[in-house]
Amino acid sequence: MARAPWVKTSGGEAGSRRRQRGRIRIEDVAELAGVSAITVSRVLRTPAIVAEDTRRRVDEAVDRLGYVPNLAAGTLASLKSRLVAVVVPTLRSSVYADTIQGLSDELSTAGYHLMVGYSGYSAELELSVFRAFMGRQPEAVVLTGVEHSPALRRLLRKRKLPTVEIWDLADDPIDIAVGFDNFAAGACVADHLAKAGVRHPAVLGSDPAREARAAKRLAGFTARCQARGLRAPVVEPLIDGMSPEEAESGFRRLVARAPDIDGLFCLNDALAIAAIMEARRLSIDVPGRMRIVGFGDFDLAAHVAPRLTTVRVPGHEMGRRAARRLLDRAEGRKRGQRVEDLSFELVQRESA
Amino acid sequence: MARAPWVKTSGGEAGSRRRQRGRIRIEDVAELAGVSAITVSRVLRTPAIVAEDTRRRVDEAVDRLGYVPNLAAGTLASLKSRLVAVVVPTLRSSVYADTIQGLSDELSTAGYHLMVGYSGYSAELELSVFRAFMGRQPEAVVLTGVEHSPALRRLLRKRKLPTVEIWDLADDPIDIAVGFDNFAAGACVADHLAKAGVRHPAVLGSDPAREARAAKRLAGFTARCQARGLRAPVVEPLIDGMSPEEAESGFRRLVARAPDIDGLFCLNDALAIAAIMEARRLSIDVPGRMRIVGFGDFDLAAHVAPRLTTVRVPGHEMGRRAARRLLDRAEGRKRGQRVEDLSFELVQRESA
DNA sequence: TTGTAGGCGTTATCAG
DNA sequence: CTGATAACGCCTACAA
Repeated sequence: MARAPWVKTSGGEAGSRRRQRGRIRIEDVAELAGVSAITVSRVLRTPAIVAEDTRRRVDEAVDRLGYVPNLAAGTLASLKSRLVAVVVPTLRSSVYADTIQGLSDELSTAGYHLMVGYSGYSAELELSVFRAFMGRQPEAVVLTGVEHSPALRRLLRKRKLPTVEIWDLADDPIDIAVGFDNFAAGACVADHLAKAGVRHPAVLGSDPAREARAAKRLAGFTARCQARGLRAPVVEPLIDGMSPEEAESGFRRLVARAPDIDGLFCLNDALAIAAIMEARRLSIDVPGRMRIVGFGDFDLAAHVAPRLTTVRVPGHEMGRRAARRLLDRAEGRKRGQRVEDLSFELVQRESA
Repeated sequence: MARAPWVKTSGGEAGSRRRQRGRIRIEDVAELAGVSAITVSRVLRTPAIVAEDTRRRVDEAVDRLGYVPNLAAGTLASLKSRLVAVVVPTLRSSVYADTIQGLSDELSTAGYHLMVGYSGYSAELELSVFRAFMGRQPEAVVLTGVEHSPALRRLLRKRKLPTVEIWDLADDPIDIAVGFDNFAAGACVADHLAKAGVRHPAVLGSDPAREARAAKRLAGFTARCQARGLRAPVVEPLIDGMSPEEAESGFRRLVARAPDIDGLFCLNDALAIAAIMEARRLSIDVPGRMRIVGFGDFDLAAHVAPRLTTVRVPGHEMGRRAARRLLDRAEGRKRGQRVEDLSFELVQRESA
């Protein structure tokens, strides 16, 4: 057997020096089952078109060898990666985690995997994360929000990559948008507070320049307050829009600035809970002296004392819908409506 | 040019019918730069070994064409995927999100990407998620906890995949473990409560059968209570160990069962916060009549009223350390200690 | 420092 | 329904 070591061998022998020792290839399965490689491939991907008997033999060989298809090879050959790239602002917020689980639930049953990255609320970082992902040939992209670097928009449109923007509605989506109306949500909170008799509203939340969606809620809230003739809201922006730390001190500044505030809209529930707690420390009665509304309906919202009135958003559902739209597209169906507007809901509890 | 359409062409021409229209290959860059493909590859991966001038020409060509290397091809050729598979119990808990960000922070600078999946606290699901990931040829694996399906352990050891188990310490890790001592953490809480004068302790938390790490905290707590001569803890297990909903009703059951409870250990902060809130509703003074300690030091813990005494765990740090160990290994360094014990810390605030 | 040859494991294509 | 053949795009090994 004086054969050069790199000569292609058909299975169990020493094999080429590049092949990974012990890796089982489709070829090995084929040999054991007494069929060709392509038949094994068919059994794995489209069993319906393979004869019953052949299929059984192949399945058995697969089991016996513990064969796992090499998807890198598959991707290369088929130009299909079965990979979806997702970029969210942060993983630390449970709201995006829900959306990711929604995406994953729906996509994994269809055999797709998720690559998840985070942008830290920066369009630049988003672009660079995305660039890094591109090399893996994702078949679709999910982005958060509708504000992106122009370079990214161009890239996506040029490549015609199916793209879903979630958590917001776009006038002119890159491709598809699945979200809800943040402006309307803000307005809805203003309505609720106004009806409850609030005259001097305030807002505690993220820096509008950093978080576009929170800024829209703020804008909707402010506009509606004005329309209803309330005093213009006192706004206390925070650097980190999710930090209870900042919410606590921000709340104190707010009361110092305008002691007559009788209604507070917190741009998310983490802030709202922190505010309720600080109100208690300052002996400000909620909702007696001040009504407080949050946003997001986090798990704890229903359980703090007083229970938090807040806006419930379809986090998980957005993920599922986005996934569905992508799968429809992958299966060649047409795009349908470009913007899908899911609904939010004001959940009235005790705090307002 | 009566050339068959599938003849390999060198770039701009019609090309084979399988090639994706408009995709730019390394070959195209090479042609534009007037070098060979392998030189382009070197410029991208090991610029140091390429002549200054050549490098510049190649970089320019890359920019001009907007070339993005196809990592599926790279993976296939090099047998290196630059992919790390991570499985956590759930994405909904911020504690694992921290760890994932820690992993990602460290690995992404080294050019690795993360595939993240979740097991829902089930060893079976963990295995199936992992199986799905295997096809992408991950170079390393990160698992949560030390309880895994035997099939998974076998698989990992056989393939010699670098594996880190996080969030717990193992007697016999599959490969490497980076975590902290959950048993000791529970004991530490018992010490704290005992020193504060607690005599009738209780525990609120997840079903020990479902969550091994929480079960260890419980075991440590119970053992230490006994050692210190306290009454055996009254335990109220919850089905979903992260649910404030269940915590609220569980707390009520607890007080009904044993009205003289004067110290409560909640197996995580979400439960602890819910318990504090329910205590307020029941007019049970915390810490006056009952001391409450949480676990995890969630963002809100420091801001509820009363501020929550809890155990801080190194979530982000575990991710970073795990990543470092993996990178060390990838760079051929030896494994070092098999079990790395990071420290936790009891943070005393107002609730106990 | 750069290039040539050929393989990595799979699937598209077309023929039987 | 099954198989032979040739890509897919890049990188390792070796040569120059």
